Amino acid sequence: MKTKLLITIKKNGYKITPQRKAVINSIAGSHSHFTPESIHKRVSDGCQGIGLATIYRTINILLNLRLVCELYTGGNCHSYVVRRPVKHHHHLVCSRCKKVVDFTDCDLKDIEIKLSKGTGFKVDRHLLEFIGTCPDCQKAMP
Amino acid sequence: MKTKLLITIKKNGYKITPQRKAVINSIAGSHSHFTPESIHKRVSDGCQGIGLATIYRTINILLNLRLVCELYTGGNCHSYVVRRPVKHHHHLVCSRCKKVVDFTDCDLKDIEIKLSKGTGFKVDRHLLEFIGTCPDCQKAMP
DNA sequence: CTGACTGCAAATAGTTTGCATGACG
DNA sequence: CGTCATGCAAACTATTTGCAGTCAG
Repeated sequence: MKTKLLITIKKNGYKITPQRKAVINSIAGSHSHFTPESIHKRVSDGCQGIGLATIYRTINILLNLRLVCELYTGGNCHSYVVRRPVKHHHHLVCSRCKKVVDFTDCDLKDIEIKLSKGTGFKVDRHLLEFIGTCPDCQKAMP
Repeated sequence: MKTKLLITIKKNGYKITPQRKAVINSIAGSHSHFTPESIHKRVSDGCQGIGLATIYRTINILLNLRLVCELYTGGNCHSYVVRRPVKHHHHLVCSRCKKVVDFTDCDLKDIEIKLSKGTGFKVDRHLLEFIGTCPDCQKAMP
């Protein structure tokens, strides 16, 4: 099955290789975050290992095409999630299983305006993430 | 002059050493972010270099005592700012000069409640940062 | 005095890069 | 077939750790 990700990659002049397919298969459809390391492990389980460098290069392509976005609350940097086809959105992350839910109904315009007036800053963008526990993990908790 | 930071460190059983004084002097009073690297450079200019390892260790102490907090929008991770004595607050960061302004009037409770209801998540905390250009840099811009 | 702290260097972790080989289109 | 992509190893960068000597309290 051809995922949207593959199609977009191809459309942008990148070649479809088994390695890129493998990486994309391992992240598409998942709502969890991933890291270069975690992809490498998952992908290497299946077949006979693909190089870590290739995974880094693939992730970079996905980032440039804005097909994935970075998470900031994953502890160390460089956690990513597949970007759902939504323009502006934020993330709600489960701190236990790392499941990620997107949401769009953030209303920060008021705060932004207030801040601009108060500080004289020209506000360009913002970063908003919520961290919590998802329903499944709440049940599974001790 | 004894900064509040030094007093707190001492109160928590850590010794006051010239190195720790130097690190704290270089960050106290500044509203800009800093990195281990930037401290090292500033501190080494003055006297004859203190080890990078010591700076890392000092920053860790400050983090544990919650005297500084991490920034997420500083490009690479591991930018910090001195925590002003404010309980819950967020940051407005100038993307040009890295000046940081704190603000407290964020009203995310509504969003949090809406999210909880919509997703079943138990929301623990959130991460909010604004990125923009400060008044000085706006003037200095081309 | 004595435990805590420092500097150094080595160790570790994460990421990037150069280059020869291989394969997509 | 000509690029572009891959794998490997080496190069980097950032951070941590072990250890012997030093210093604050």
